[in-house]
Amino acid sequence: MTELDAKGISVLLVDDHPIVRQGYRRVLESQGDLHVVAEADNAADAYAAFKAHDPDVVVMDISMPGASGLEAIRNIRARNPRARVLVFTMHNEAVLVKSAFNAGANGFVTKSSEPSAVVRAIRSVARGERAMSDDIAHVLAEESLSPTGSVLDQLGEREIEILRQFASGATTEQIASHLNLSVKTVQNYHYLIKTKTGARTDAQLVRLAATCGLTKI
Amino acid sequence: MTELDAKGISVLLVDDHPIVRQGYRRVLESQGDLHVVAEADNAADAYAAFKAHDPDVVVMDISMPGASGLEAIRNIRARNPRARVLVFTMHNEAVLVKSAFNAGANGFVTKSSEPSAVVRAIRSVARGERAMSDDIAHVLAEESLSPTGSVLDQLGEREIEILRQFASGATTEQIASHLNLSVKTVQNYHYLIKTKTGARTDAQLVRLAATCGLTKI
DNA sequence: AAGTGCTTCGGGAAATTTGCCCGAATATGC
DNA sequence: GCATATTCGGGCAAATTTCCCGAAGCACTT
Repeated sequence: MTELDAKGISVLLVDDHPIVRQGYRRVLESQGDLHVVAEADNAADAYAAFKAHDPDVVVMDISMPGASGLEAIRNIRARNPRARVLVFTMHNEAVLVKSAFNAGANGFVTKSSEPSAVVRAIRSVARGERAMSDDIAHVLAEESLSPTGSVLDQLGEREIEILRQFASGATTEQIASHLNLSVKTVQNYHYLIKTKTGARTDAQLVRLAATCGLTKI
Repeated sequence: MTELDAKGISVLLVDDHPIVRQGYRRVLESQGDLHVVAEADNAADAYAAFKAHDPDVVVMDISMPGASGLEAIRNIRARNPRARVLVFTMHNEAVLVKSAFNAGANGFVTKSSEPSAVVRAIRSVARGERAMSDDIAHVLAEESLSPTGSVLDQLGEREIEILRQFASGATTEQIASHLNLSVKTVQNYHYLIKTKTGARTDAQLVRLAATCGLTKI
């Protein structure tokens, strides 16, 4: 392994878009020390390719059709704890970032990042360090200022129930009727939930509820 | 222009992800006859770059933060009807494809396409032909066969675009700014969309947009 | 037993949005 | 040329949201 490191860093590329993979490959290969030893376009193939090639770093987009990229990360880290996984995606939601790190990711950079920053991140995780792009750091920093973990942890039981019903399409009157509350109280909860979660619009609230599994769409 | 064509095809790359742009650039440049003369990461810059470089083909992702890519297509085609625009995005919803062609796009390929297919599409639109990737053709074919009108069929293009942005979490002010409309107009559209679709709450609107594939959650 | 903190429940008032009317400019179709 | 659909916004009353506030019930601590 140390010999391999001396010769460079082997990379497994995982992304569901062929041309994006090809783009990565060219960018990374042009660095000299980075070698793409395999590619995959889904979570299952990613794990198979990892077992076959045992790369130093897995660079993967976790928003792929089919199985979850997070599951792939867990599998990879479970098989070889010395494996390094750098998540590379367009999403920048705090919950997703935390999920990725909890799943065992070593780094998280967004596709908005400069290629140089991505390359730097690959070298960082290869050295065993944690890496993340500036925008991700900002998102997490903001999040950390609210003393809670998951977005839902900061909500009380009543608030969660109201959020669930609201995100499922219920009107304020219906919720009030269901829970035997005054319309005014439901409105107040609605507002409270928005401020607590930081959602600016009802649409963001629905998306939040959906990503937290509170409601299915 | 014929001389230029003989020497190759000049391309303006528009995508909000730097590394993706760099990837395209390398893939296209490796073809020999394709030359990336400029890049842009948003709709406004795209139009400016088009005016400055007058490229043969504009390859653009229409899902960018800020102003609509569709608007950029309209502007570009309005300025120079001989311009060719190839939309290159990860979305594959029939409505979006139709909107793009109505806006003046000459081609539409998804990022799931093989790089070779993308290159072929660029050459096609450069020759003035219409181009689309196989998956897009299938989506449109399916659409034309299904007698059941989607809920979205009763909405105009503008309404769909506003619904998409709204369901994606944009505020009324942001949408108005993106599309250069007055806040009042966006509010009116919002109301119109609700009545046309029968949605009673914003949450139902978001769910509708999601089930129609207008937005991902 | 009193204090602290949290959740739950609502009132009040200003700001904003909704709901629904309208007219006008511009395609688009026949 | 005429009808029709789409796009764009003004106006205005009604409704809702926003943001403040207090209070009651509970659990947990010292």
